[in-house]
This record gives sequence, structure tokens and C-alpha cells, in this order.
Amino acid sequence: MPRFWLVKSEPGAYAIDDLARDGRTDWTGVRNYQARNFMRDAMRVGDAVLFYHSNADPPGVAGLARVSGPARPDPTAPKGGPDWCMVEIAFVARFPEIVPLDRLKADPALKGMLVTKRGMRLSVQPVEEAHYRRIVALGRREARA
DNA sequence: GCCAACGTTGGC
DNA sequence: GCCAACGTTGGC
Repeated sequence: MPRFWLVKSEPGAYAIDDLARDGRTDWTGVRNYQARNFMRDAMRVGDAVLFYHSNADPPGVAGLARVSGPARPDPTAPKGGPDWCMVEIAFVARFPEIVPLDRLKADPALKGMLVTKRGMRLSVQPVEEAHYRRIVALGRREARA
């Protein structure tokens, strides 16, 4: 059974266009236990991913990715510290226009979605299937606009 | 640049 | 184990 996720990245550090260029990338650098546990314990190869631009203008979902490699130790983690991990993600699609956070917050169909909640800093989040599908539809709608 | 939210650290 | 201080995230 497929699962659905949202991962955040600051586009100045790594944007959807970077993923489009690279095709796939190691999702290293996660230093939050809850996010780590999602990657390690729940993410599966093939799971669908919303690629979210944080600290951006505007912040929002920039495209789609897929988990393409299983969780393994993060080679960028400092030695002697906690056991951090990473997954590999692959490019799927870039939305022609970002689906802005404002838009997500305003959509009744997305009520309760974690990323719309104030103070939600988790950089790897589970997403409900219905929410995922809704955002894909919004991304396609942006493509027509 | 500001600051609210929240996770982590460290003194006790 | 409490909690104040501190650092980071991330929207605005």
C-alpha cells in the first residue's frame, strides 16, 4: 500500500529544479528525531512525495517526487552522535506554478493537513492520500492557468 | 529582519 | 525529572 509524504527544502539550498536536473538525490541532513523515524520506520520505496519549498516566496508545494531508495545511515551525520538516516528520492514532476501555502490553507478539502498548521516545523511529514490527490489536482490546475 | 513555535541542552 | 536558556525553523 503506497504511502504519501511531504518533504521540505529551502529552494536556495535544494529546489525542485535541482531535483529535476539531478533526477534523484540523497535526502541527507535531516536532524529531527520524528522526521528521522518516519524515514526509517515508515517510508517505503515507491511512496509518493510532495516536494515543498520552505522559506520561499511564496512557500508551497513545488512538485512531486518518489521514494527511490530505502532508509540507510546518513553519511553526513557527525560521528559519535545520534544515528541519523536518509532515503533517496527521485524526481517525478515539477508544477509549472507552485501551489502556495495560502492556497492550501484556504482549501476546505485540505483541512487538517499538517503543513497548514501554524508552528509545524517537521521537515518530513505523512500526508493523507486524499490530501495528496487534491494537491496533485491543484498542481495540474496551475498548469492550465 | 522579526518573532512565534518548538526542539534540545544543561544546571540543579 | 523539571524547566529556563538557547538555537533553529519558517511564515510573514
